[in-house]
Amino acid sequence: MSTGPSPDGTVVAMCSALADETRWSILTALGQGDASASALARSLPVTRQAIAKHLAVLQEVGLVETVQVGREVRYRVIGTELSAVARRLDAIGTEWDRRLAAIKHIAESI
Amino acid sequence: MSTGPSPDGTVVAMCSALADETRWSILTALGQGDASASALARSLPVTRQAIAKHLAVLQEVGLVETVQVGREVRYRVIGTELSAVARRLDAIGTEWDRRLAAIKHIAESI
DNA sequence: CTCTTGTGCAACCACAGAGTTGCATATACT
DNA sequence: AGTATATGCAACTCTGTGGTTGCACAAGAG
Repeated sequence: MSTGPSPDGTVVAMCSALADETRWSILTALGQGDASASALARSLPVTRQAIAKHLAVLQEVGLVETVQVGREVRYRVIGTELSAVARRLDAIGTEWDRRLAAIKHIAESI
Repeated sequence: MSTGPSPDGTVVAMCSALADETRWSILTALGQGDASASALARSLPVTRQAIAKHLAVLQEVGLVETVQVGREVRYRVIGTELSAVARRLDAIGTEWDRRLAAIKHIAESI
């Protein structure tokens, strides 16, 4: 039996990026369509600069990519990385439950 | 077309709990078998009190449960909640990529 | 009974980061 | 040209929290 999948820095960084309400607000807003930092600032209760910082960390973990449109920088949500991390987390959770089931099985066999 | 799945506080809390290296160390250690806070403190480079706090937040989001064994409190990893959140994240990521694919499709049709 | 070990609680410190204001710069629009 | 809007960078504040030490208490182990 393996010791199970182990998370690397990517998972922690991704979870860290997803551990903020404002960042989720930004992501869901971008889910409606690409938008610039300034545009997001108009529909969210925080400063454009704050949003810019959030977009930077989102881009860092690959949740977002930029598209130049004239003088403005549009941001676009990318699901690939999120799904990849999600599958790894699911695998970890499944592993834990398998272990737990094994323990319960042993307990019942006594 | 729906606006897509939206995260509630559970997802944020779970991600917040998973956004710490030390907490992952604890989780992987518990993946080897149940252990008390004191036992974990012996194999990790942090204080027992620090570990106790971490275990509290892990228990808060349902990643861990306690089992009384004599005078000591053993902690056990639970995968159910983690897998549940993981599936929701995967769904969100998939939705984003579907949207992106649709956009690309439109762009190519012009 | 005594000693040891496991927990719990509280105060305190230090750093990360979420958010702000302010300014400088560049690029559209009229 | 001149104005307005989008972006970038820097400094500053302030709260959250990871980590510590210290003490008090409970309950096995001898």
